[in-house]
Amino acid sequence: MHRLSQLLLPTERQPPADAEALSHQLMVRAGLVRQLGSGLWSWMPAGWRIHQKVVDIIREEMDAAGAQELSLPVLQPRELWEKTGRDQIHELFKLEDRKGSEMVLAMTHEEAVTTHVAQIVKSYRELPFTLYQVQTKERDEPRPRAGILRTREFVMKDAYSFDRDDAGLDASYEAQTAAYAKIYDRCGVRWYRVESDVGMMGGAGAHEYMAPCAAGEDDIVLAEGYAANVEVATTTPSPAVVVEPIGAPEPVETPDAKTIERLAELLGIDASATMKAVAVVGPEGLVLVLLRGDDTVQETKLANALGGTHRPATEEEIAAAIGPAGYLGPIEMADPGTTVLLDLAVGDTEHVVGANKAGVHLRGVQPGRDFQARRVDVRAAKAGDTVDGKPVEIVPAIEVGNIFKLGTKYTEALGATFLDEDGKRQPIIMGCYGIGPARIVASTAEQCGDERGIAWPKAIAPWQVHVAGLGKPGSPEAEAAAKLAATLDQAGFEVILDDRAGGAGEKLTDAELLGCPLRLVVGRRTLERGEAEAQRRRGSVELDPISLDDPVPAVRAHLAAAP
RNA sequence: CGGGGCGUGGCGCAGCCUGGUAGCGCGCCUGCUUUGGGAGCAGGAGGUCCUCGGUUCGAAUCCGGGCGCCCCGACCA
Repeated sequence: MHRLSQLLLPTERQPPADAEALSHQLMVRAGLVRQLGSGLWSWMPAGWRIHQKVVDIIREEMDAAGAQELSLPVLQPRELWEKTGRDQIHELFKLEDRKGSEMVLAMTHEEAVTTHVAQIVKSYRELPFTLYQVQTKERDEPRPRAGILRTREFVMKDAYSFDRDDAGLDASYEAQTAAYAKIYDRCGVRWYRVESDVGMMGGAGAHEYMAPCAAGEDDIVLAEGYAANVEVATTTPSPAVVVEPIGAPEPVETPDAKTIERLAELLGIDASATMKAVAVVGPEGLVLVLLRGDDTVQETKLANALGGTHRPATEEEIAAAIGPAGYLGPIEMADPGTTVLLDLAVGDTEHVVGANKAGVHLRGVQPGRDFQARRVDVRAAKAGDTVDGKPVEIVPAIEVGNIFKLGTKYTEALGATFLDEDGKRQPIIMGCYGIGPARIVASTAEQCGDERGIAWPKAIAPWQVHVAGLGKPGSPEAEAAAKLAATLDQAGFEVILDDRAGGAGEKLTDAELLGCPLRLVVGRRTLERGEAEAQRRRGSVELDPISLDDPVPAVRAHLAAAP
């Protein structure tokens, strides 16, 4: 049993001035975390209990999935990272030891774990296996934000699977997938598994686990039976409002119509009857991207279509290759050889598009007939789209985990190979699987927070039962509360007892801030009836009072019914 | 990296424009009263005003450099 009179629980009536996100405000107010520097957070005792409960759940499910826990150094020789090329990552903390040796602080542990596997594994007989660690990771984030949500130092569970072939990797990936579902469900956080961008690592597949919440940094696209990061989401746009065909391109004067809105207004047509032209410079030079007028570019999808990162073209570059900014189009470009990409959502019907002359657009322009272009999927999904006829919703979410089929990127770079049955040397096939416990805590706080505090799910609440005696220390109420707490403690419940001298309001408010699922209050009135008042924190539901003579069965029932 | 904001007691803030005794609410300590929604009275402690330099008789306040923190965007293997 823990006593509030002895617990370092620095609750605050007001949130810190610089806290914006709900989870940031509430977790500081509830005395769970304190900031030490930008992106550097300490966990106070109650907060650490929550964090460790999440870690315990992760550990149980990892073990159940057959993964083996180990520990690896956070401080590592830079040389390892040079082998994989990851020493160039800006977020990597780099430093020297006293001898001048180049070191790094690990942001993940692929290099370290793969190095050992390379040293140890010789034969296919030793495969497959999955290792994991729950350790501090360091990242020199350009912008830490939202309290505990994006920090420079954080604990991460990282698992690494090692298989002899792709089928083995698929099996390991599936085992982790199953474990992840159990972990998030057990923690009580709302989550989605979404398709994610494999990015420059070009792996065979990747999924992110996203917890929807207001402070989320990513947007996810949801429809019945569908969930994807907007960075990869492919949805069906609402039908375009087409105009009467006129058979061939024809100039139309459009002074001062440099935006789609102005253009559509001027011509009295829907934005979807126009084409939006965006000029970017990618790995292979300047490219003109055409989308439906009411769509916008999704930068990650475009980067994938271009095969590398890109930047907006300058006005000079645009003028040299295409035409005057604001009136760009695929016909009569200054350099007719300019690559033109056409988004899949643009129909093979006539559209209005820039004429590459200031103040002039062309109407009646039809893809395929009037110009040629490579079809790509680069539009951003948006509300109003559908997937298989089901309307989509786009919500902010925070990434609480990811799984990735790495393949042989690390094993080849670090020489992790094995001899197969034929005595042939093969690279080990690898997968990696990360979870950020602090983000599970923070996103749960976002999802379960209200104006009074955080209604923690019972699986990760710092304590299960919060017993508050309302009288001052030594009073009959306080004595009865202490006895109740001791009884429940002996029955195996996790109990926090408010035995402080404070007033009733203070105790009740702190109980709501801390947010344990079941609150039992012993006051003068309830004590006269031999009872403690019971309230479920989630939803502030009043429950049947607990008998002080035989409290255990009712407490067990109340807790069983709590989320 | 671009843009914006902030730094005054543990927390939240005022004071700065127009230089001259460092202030308010909450919290904290002592005593008495109070005890079902952050209580009352009385007394008290606690601040190099982020830092360094400049201007001035005098700087929290004006000027310059630096550091720190937050927010928006970019970035996020």
